[in-house]
Amino acid sequence: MASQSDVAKLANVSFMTVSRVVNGDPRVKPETRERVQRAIEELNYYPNAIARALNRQRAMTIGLILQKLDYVLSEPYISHLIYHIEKALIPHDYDMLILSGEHRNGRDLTLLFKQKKVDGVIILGSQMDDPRIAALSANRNPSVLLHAHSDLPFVSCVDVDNYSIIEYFIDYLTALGHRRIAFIGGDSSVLDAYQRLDAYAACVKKRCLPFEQELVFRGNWSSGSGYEAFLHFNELRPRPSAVIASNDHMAIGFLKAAYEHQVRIPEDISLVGIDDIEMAAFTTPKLTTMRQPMQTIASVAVETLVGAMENRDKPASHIILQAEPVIRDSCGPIPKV
Amino acid sequence: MASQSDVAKLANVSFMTVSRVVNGDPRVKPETRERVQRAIEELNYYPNAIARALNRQRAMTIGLILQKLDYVLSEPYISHLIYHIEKALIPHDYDMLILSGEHRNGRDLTLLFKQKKVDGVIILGSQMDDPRIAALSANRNPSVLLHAHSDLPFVSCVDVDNYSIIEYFIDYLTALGHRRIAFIGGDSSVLDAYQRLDAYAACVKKRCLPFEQELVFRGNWSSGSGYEAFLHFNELRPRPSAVIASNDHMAIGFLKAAYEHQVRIPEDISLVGIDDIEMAAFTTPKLTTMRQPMQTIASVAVETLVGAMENRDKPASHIILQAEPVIRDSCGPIPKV
DNA sequence: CTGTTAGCGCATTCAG
DNA sequence: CTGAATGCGCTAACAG
Repeated sequence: MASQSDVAKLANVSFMTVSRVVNGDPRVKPETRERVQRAIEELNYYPNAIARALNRQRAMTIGLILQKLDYVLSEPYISHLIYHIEKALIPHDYDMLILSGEHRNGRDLTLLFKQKKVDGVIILGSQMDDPRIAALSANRNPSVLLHAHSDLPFVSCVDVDNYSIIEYFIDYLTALGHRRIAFIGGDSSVLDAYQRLDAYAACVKKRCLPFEQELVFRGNWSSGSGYEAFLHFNELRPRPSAVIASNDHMAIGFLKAAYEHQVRIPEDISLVGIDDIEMAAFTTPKLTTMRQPMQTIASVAVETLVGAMENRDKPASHIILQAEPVIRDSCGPIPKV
Repeated sequence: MASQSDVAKLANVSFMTVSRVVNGDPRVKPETRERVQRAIEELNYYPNAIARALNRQRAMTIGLILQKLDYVLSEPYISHLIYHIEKALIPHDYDMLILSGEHRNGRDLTLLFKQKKVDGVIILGSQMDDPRIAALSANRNPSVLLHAHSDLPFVSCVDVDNYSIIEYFIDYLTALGHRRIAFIGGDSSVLDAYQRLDAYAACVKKRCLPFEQELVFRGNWSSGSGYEAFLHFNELRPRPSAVIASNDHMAIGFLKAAYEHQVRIPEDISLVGIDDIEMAAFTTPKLTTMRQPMQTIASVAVETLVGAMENRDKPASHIILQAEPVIRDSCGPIPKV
């Protein structure tokens, strides 16, 4: 495998000149540059990323931490988000390591930095009050939380405005006449899930709608838990006339259960989801939901992280993006009893 | 950030001794070892993975190449497979870079090796006759193809026995009385899709079942294409009485379309999928399918790759695993007309 | 059992 | 404009 010295010999220059050519240093005589270029091509030379990383003290790699790899990866929303993250990293020339939060280095994320494996991390779906996040901040390791929040000084966050999402739907559903509005929460250890639930409670109270424990079902983001939510709500008397699911996946599970139990959506129960995953447009009825600005979330997260990696002392930024309602066919006026 | 020399100073030894302690070299006096250990902990020292990689000429990183990141990642089957791959890598202490086949280095995968970024790659869903694969073999870059096949000397493959899968279903369906058995193919540029189609054609001919162009719908693995497949088959006269979908995702799309068009499964049409994704147990009716030995596929792929990385001259191995039928409720006897 | 020397491939610094 | 020296942090090979 050819190194700079090999190229240098062939081109009759010092390896330093080769280095300059490779890095586009302008102060190389065009003639020399061309000679070097030819040697590079002839030897099929490519810079050794590891040697470069050692020298520059930058791995040019970021870590994408997923708490529960198996589970989280199968969320269509997450997988698309990852796609956009990877894409956004390319112009910055960073690579992306996928790490399961539970597995390797499950205890201490700062290890990744101490070992110099990554220059920064993006964390998806972190638990609330995860002590590992605090450790990252304490070490000033560039970190961005996605769909989560933290007040730590060196941990940035990118999230959607969960309060507005819920508020929008509460308004929308009350405008249709609904008052008994139920809620399916996500995995409650995750902040996003918590915020949505919190927003639900706040909005419901603010509008003096019935707020009861049994109107809240604690799911875990999976369609299976949406299915169970239906079973639970279907037993209530009076039954809720509308349901807000914390993500589309659960809404789809709910839809399925409703179908199996001959409960019509939206005639009997109105239903909304959050995310606008691809499948939301293909359910029966088509799902009314809230489109997350995935691509923006991904690019903002990457830009924020790159900024933090290039300037370690930059204080954390907290960016809240707005979601956009997508009204389809899963909501209707409150049924006349 | 502490280095070996820092530790060495504190422990009053040479950095070489520190290196030995870190690497568990037995020939260090226990007393000295302990002193070094304490210094390591006091300074919170961790070996620099990059320096180590440069020296050992091994990045301890593999690349997972996904042809179409956005699309492929959202396949539940794939995301679980990735989970298992990550898990299988941990005991070997390798990290995993996720790379989109289309993006970065889209043209030349050997670049990843020339740059020393990875020691090996696992390629998921490669196109058939992808020239990049040939280049990998020519350079003897350790590579494993998953759900694909190649006869190249230095490219190993791990796949399921597609022929047996199809044959099983053909037998199963003919035993139920079906003769007009239709087929929904996957993205035909992918070898797995091609093999399944090929197996379908071979089995159908062998059993003298009707084989017509219109009984084959070329999908692309997505549930949307399964939906379209239904639309297509539903127009045929006579309509096929059974359908084999090349994956569960398409089968689910088919199911949905059938429901919307008041065609009953399995009363009117029998349907089978392949993969046994989680959702297959939750559809209405529950989907009869073929369970892929995901975990085995992942671990075999990892072991194969690790073997190839540790012995570059090892010839490629071609491993074919068997899938296991999961009979649920989506098939029935041929309807009496 | 421990230390010295050398070098992995590159880029920064300073000379020419 | 180009080259020589130096070091990033670590380990392999050889000395002691």
